[in-house]
Amino acid sequence: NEKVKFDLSFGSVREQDRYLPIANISRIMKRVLPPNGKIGKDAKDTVQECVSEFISFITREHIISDKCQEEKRKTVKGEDLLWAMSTLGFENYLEPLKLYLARYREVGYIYS
Amino acid sequence: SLEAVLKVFWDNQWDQLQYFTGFNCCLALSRVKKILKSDLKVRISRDAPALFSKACEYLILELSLRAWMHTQSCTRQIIQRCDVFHAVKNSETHCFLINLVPFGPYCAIHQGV
Amino acid sequence: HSRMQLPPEMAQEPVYVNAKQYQAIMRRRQARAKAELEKKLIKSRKRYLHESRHQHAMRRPRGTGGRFAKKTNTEASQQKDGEKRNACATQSPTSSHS
DNA sequence: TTCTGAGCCAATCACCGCGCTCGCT
DNA sequence: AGCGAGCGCGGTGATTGGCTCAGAA
Repeated sequence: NEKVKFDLSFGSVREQDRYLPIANISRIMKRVLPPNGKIGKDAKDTVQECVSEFISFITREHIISDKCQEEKRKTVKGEDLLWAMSTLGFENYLEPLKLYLARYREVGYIYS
Repeated sequence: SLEAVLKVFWDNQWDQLQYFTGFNCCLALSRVKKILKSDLKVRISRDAPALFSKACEYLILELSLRAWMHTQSCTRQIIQRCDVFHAVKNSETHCFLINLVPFGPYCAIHQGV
Repeated sequence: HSRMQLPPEMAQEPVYVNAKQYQAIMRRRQARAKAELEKKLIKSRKRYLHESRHQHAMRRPRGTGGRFAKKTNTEASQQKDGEKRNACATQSPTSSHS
C-alpha cells in the first residue's frame, strides 16, 4: 500500500532493493579510518553504488562467460563466483574467501 | 607507502579470518541475494550471498583505505567522492568501477593531485 | 603493468584499466547504454526511503542541539494511555466524551 | 577568512533470518 | 536422495532530521 504509493519514481526497482543499507556501508568504511576520520555523504553513496556494481560485475561475467547460457536454470554456486573473481583480477580475495566459505559451511548449516 | 599499507591490510584480514569464531555477517544476506537476482533470472545457491557478503566487505574496506590515503595526501580529514574516484582510477582491481564514479564539478580542483 | 586503454565514454582524459577486466567492462558499458536507451536508469536519489520513518523522525522529541532525546516516562505512559483509550473506544463505541 | 555539511542521538517499523512446505532435478 | 524458491512469523537494527562546529573551500 504505502510502498506502491511512493514508488512511482520512474525506476522499476526501489532504492532499498538495489543497494545494501547505507548504515552498514558507512560502518564498514569507518573501520579503516582513525577515530577522527570522517566520510562525506556523497562518498558513502558512491561506495554503496560500487558494491552493487561489484556484485553485478562478477555475477554477470560468470553467467555470460561459461556454459550457463545453454544450460538454462543453472544455479550460481560459490565456487563458480570464486573462479569468476580469479579471472577478473581479484586474486587477493581468493584465499580469504575460500577459508571464509569453508567456515561458513561448518557453522552455518551442517546439522539436520 | 600505499603498497605497504595494503599488504598490512590483507595480512590483518587473513589473521582475523584464522582467529575468528562464530559467523558474523555485517551485510544483509537477503539484500545481497536480491541484488544478485536483479541481474538475470537465475537460481542462487545458499552460500553465494554469504560469500558475496564477505567479498563486499573486503571491497568496501580496501576501497575506503585507498580513498583515505588520497584524502590524507590532500591533508583533509573527510573522505570525499573525488577520493573514491582516485582510488578507483589508480587500482588494478577496482578500475571496473570507473564509469560509476563521475567526478563532481566541485572536486575538479583535486583532479591533478 | 597489463593495462588497456578504455574508449572514452564522454569527453575526458584517456583511462587505462586492468586487461583482465577490459572485456567485462565493455559488456557492462553496452548493457548500461541499452538500459539508458530504454529509460530504465534511476537518476536521482530520494530524500528519504520510507514515509513512515520520516514521520517518525519528525515527531520525535529532541534535546537541545537537535539530537534525538530519550522518551520520558511521562510520554511513555501517555502513549500507553492513548493506546488503551483507543482500544477501549473501538470496543465500546458509546463511551466517548461529551 | 567564510560558511557548508557530517556526526550526534535513539524509537519505531520495514525487513532480515529462520523454519517450513513444495517443486524441480 | 538433495537443494532452492516462496511464504509466514517473530525479532530487530536501519532509518531518520535539527543543531553545532570541524573543516572544506
